[in-house]
Amino acid sequence: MTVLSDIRLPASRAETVADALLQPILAGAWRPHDRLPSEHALAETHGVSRAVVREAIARLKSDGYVETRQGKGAFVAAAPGGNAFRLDMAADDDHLLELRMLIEADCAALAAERHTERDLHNLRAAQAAMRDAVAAGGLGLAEDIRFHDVLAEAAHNPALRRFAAFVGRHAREAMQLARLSQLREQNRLAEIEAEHGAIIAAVASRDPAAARTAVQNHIASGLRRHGL
Amino acid sequence: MTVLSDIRLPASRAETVADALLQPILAGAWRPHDRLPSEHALAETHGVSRAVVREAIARLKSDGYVETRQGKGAFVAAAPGGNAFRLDMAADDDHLLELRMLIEADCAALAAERHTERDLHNLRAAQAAMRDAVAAGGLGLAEDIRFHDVLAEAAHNPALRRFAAFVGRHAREAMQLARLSQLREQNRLAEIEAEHGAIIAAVASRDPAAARTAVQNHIASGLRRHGL
DNA sequence: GGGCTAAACCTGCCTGACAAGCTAGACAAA
DNA sequence: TTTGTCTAGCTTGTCAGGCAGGTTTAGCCC
Repeated sequence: MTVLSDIRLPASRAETVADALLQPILAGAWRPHDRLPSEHALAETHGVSRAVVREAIARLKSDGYVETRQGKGAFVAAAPGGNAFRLDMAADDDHLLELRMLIEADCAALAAERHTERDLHNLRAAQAAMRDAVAAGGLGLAEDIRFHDVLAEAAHNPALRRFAAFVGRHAREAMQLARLSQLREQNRLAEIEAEHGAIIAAVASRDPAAARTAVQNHIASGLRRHGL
Repeated sequence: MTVLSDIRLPASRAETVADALLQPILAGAWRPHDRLPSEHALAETHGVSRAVVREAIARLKSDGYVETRQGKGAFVAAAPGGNAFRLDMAADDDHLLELRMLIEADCAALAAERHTERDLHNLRAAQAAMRDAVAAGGLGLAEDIRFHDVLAEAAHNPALRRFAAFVGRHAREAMQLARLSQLREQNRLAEIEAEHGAIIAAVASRDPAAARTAVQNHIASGLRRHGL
């Protein structure tokens, strides 16, 4: 299942062309408002059909790297890449994990200020669910993800919550969650639960600084658990 | 120039189809690993050609919402939207601006801990450039953007810096920068410079908490200046 | 020179076709 | 009946050619 998704599929021709077009934009060789070669010319130089070129340009367009105007051509956007933020390219693991720690700390600090009774209830329920999952012999991975999402929800900022989920997913991938199976033997799942409890306590006491610290401690411990 | 980019272009058919396909995915009506209708069927139901459907699916693919496999079909991705983070959809302005404040505060706090002499020099140079631009009768908009980017650079986390620039651009759009022209009359550009100076001082004294506060004060003042 | 027109580009979109991967059912063999 | 093979029919990936509509440009006429 997950193994299959790790296999690097051979990039389609459209992706190949898209990357080839993206490179000079990122490198600055093609500057904003510069005109790209015509679809016909690109098809010829890359040895593909126009349909493939159009698909490649469609991808760059949706990411905000290029803009097209009928009859005029395709142009490098004024603010290249302004539509979408990606972490898959040139994202150092250390920096990614630090970004996650910052975001989650922000979530916790806001949650400490704004949480409702319902938020607290959800946090405790999420922690209980993880405890049950571990007791049942599982790793509680889904429940851990759920806990962090509930924490982000308590910050009452949907944009922040969405980004926390986005960064969290990438961070977990970077940490190679397969190694989580080691955790059980080392009996460290209790540690995680204690740290989650500390976060809940800080949030419940409406102490932003303490909540921030509790999250930093939790994620730093997580990195240590994974030997990072 | 900038006015033109404000005009809402009529969405292309490919975009229309892409949005139509995205909706049930975001709403959860189509769950991960569900199979989408075939390109032929989608073309028929939406009254477009297969090429348009392919362009729409290409966009969803690059954002990580769907995955396709030759001979099998197109499927909702295991983690929909995992490739790209977007702010243009369903992003409340208030939440967006708060997100920006959090990120920039994180940048300042890290900068306070990690900045080099060169970073400090760059910060002061950026502030001086803005002062010069204002003295020359301009608004110093580009210089302001540059100042905030230099601050993010001083945090020494490229992923964080890229995201700060991403959020900053969207936040500035949300603030309707056209209104910046009012600033000059109100002689509030001096305020901005003073606030930038406070940030530099906090960073230079290696005080993360003070740097965080200075940024929060700066951005909150900016919102006030824009009547938000 | 100034204004108009037509030709030559460009992107947006369509049609029809073939190649390659995959699936299910028919069908023959044990 | 069970097993193995094969084929027909689906899917996506790619190609070629064409038309419609917008834009530029060069040439022509006044």
